[in-house]
Amino acid sequence: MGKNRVTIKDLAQELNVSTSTVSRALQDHPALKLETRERVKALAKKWNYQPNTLALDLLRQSSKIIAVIVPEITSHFFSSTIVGIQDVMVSTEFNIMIFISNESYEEEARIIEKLSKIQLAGVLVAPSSETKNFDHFRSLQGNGIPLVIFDRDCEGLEAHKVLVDDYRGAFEAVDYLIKTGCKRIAHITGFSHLSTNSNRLRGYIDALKKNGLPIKKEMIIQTEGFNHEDGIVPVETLLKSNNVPDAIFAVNDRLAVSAMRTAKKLDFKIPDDISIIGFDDEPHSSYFTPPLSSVWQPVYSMGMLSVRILLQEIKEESTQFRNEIFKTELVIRGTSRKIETKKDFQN
Amino acid sequence: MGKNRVTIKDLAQELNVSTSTVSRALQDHPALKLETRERVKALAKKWNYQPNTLALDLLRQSSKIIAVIVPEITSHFFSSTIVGIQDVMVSTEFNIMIFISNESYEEEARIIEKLSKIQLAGVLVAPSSETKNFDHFRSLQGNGIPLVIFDRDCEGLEAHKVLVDDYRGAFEAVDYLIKTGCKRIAHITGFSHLSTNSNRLRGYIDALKKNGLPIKKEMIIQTEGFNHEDGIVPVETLLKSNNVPDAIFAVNDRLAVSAMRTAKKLDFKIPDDISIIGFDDEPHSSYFTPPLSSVWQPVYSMGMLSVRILLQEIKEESTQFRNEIFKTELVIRGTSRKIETKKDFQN
DNA sequence: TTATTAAATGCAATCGTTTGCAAAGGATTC
DNA sequence: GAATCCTTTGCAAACGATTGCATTTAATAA
Repeated sequence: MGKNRVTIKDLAQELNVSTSTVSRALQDHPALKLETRERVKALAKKWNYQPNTLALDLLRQSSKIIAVIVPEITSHFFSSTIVGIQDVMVSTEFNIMIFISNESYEEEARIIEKLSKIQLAGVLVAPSSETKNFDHFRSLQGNGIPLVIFDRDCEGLEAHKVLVDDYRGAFEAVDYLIKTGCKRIAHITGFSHLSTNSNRLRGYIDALKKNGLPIKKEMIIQTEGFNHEDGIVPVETLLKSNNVPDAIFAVNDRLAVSAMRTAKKLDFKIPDDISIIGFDDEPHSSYFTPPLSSVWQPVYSMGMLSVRILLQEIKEESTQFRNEIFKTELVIRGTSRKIETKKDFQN
Repeated sequence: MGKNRVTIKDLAQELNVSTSTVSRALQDHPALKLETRERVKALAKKWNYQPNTLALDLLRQSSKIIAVIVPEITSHFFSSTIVGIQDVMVSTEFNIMIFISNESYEEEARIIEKLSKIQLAGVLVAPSSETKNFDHFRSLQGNGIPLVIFDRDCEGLEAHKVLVDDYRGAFEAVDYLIKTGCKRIAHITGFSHLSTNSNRLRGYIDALKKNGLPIKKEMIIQTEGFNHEDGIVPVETLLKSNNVPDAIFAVNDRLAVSAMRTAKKLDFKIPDDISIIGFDDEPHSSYFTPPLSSVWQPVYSMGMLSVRILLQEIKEESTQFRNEIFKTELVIRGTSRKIETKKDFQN
């Protein structure tokens, strides 16, 4: 590969100078005669000299590579984050390497193990849903590799974190449902140790509390994953029980869509019989019938900020860990009713 | 970063041997006394020695990095391809670097320019929709960097290619529509120089021809992009014209959904008044009402094969370029009618 | 005892670049 | 003419590993 790449030596030989001179000339070192600098630069350009990154990296003991570990990549959420990250990267000398943990702690640990063999500039990670132990992250930090955690919190881990205000997002959604007259609101949630899930659950509960509604265990249904399929049976069971809700707040859009579908199948009218609100606001959500109401998250910005913080940390080791929290936005579409009177906004 | 990493020198010093001995011991070189090998390996393990990739890469003049360039990453199509690629990678010593061209030729060229400064093992690329000139790919090849093109063909470029039989996929879809009784089938297409588009268009035309149906210009509508929004106006215009189709075959799912939505808005019954078939079979397509019929592509497998071919090429330069073509599969759901009689299958 | 051979290890170059320090050369000063 | 001082350039080490060849050491044969 690149067999006949031009090296600094080739240039030196041709110009009858030492490699040091060439190196300095290319850096415009003031100690060099202007004419020498020009001569070297001219030839370098003519011969299309490209410095060898590998050699430089070895010298500096660090590559210009940032690893990004995400639980998955096929959802809009993480793919958009990556776009945000990448969009910041293009204008830098850094590049990103992508790793997918598949929501598996084991895989995540394996990836980090693999990473520790490579010389990296930094690591960006959205922990897997199984991750409860953070020693692998700590070991990374112990090796002096800058780390930023995003989307999912790791409670107890000291690190830069870029998160979303899931609590607030959930609270607002449920509060909205109540304002439209819903009284029996169910919540579809997932693994409870995942910060995003538990925070949304807390938001749900607090919104009920604030409005004086009872919190019922049977209205909180746990799923085994994040996908459409994971929601079907639990929702069907719920809707066929004698505990029929008049609204469902789902922990993400996929489960919301799953709920929507089940509700339709069982002849519920949406949003008249049952309101539905999701979380994530995936782009195609607005194309369902009716269009899905959802909680939008600034994924793109989150990706951008995460990598900016990481780059900052790489440049100059900071003493203080940053903890950034993005605001969500409730997007009301067709699966939820409108708030009837202006008065309801008060209180 | 990794300040106190253990090097081969540290081991050598501690054991009072030369670095060559350590190096050989770790490789189980037979010239070394067994006892020496054991001693070295034991200390290496004890001290958690990790070979320095950068040093090795410099020596070998090539990193273990494969660059993947995709037009975008938020669609199911490309994100799944990346999963396929990544799933092959995990068991190798290679890693992938992701680059997004944003469907822009300029950006793609810029990325390749950037890549040429890095020492890479190989490149995997799905060309942007704007790419008509392939000199940047050729220059890469000229530098001896193995290259595999996937999904979108580059006619005239000599390279390994992994594609999908878009022609056949489109042909089957349209042929199916005709078999269900549709006679005025419209096609929503995109940029004509993109192989996937032009091949699907050809499939559409040939299916009409084969069935003795007229090819009408006004039934072939061109869009300016791949997204929902790009389809709305053209479809609305078509459906309001006095040239109303009884079926629409869209070049991808997003445009199909867009067509679906417009049709519904204009009170067309799907599939009774109008059938719709998409292309890609994105996972949420089955969650629309009615569920979208579509042409499924083996994206995951395509990713896997592409990278396998690349790895093969990296290992041993082959003389022959491979040209692999995957078969699609027509998935019939609710937006198209069923074939009425068994007889229609004949002919 | 000496020569010969085999086994085990070390030396030093190499990959491409940077950079502290030394040195050469020319000009200036006394 | 010698001492001094810039200006400009080169030497060589360093980054961490590998590897062909030389060398040491020990063992065997003559």
